[in-house]
Amino acid sequence: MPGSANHVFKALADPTRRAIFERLTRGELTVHALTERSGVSQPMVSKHLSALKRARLVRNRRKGRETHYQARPEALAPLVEWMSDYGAFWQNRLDKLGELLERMEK
Amino acid sequence: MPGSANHVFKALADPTRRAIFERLTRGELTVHALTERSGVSQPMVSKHLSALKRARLVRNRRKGRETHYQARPEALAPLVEWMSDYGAFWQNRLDKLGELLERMEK
DNA sequence: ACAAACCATAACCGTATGGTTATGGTTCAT
DNA sequence: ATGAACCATAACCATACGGTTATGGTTTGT
Repeated sequence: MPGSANHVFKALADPTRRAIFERLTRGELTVHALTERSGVSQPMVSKHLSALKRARLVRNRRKGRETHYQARPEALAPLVEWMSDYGAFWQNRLDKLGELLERMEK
Repeated sequence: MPGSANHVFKALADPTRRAIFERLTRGELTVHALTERSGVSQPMVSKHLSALKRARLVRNRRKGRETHYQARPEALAPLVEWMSDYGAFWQNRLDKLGELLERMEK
């Protein structure tokens, strides 16, 4: 099942992919726009977007010949959940986060 | 610089490595003990522990011929910090977490 | 209708990485 | 003193993965 903690961790493990996600948190962008300043080729950007999509970290909306991508920060929830399980120290605070996230998922 | 968000993300991207970290959060264990139920060979466990150590996610203490490892959940701080930067939704709550973590680092 | 723009996929390449077995260095027990 | 237990490192292997260029399918502009 995609969108699991495993996929999310793997998706965010790569710096280039993380950078793409970071840019998308500041607003929707097309593949073309993302390719500029990404440091890699357009096909590579598409590949990275696929990985992010498997992890449900991004959504895409096709509009004519261009595909607009946007971040889904709620997809970070599995990470928060994992941390609340194994990052014992701040458990109480993270529990609240978990609730917040559930409400956000609608 | 080790212990960065990059190292932490990379270290946690592998399921086996994550499982080792998870077991260590429940208490200190030797390499020998970790090898049992890990599903991989002892040398591999040592390698994974090295990766976790680079990310500062574990500490080790040598006692005679055995090496005792323990988790350092505070090392998850870079993840929290990153999420507070790019997981925009729960920013306020994570800020508090950040403070908490700084205090914990002593 | 044609050419160009946009994106995804295919084919390919080199390296990083997870895994193994073999080995060697300490330390403990006898 | 010797053998066994514990761990780390070396040597090696297969595969996963990040990267490229080439290609083809839609859509847009003229």
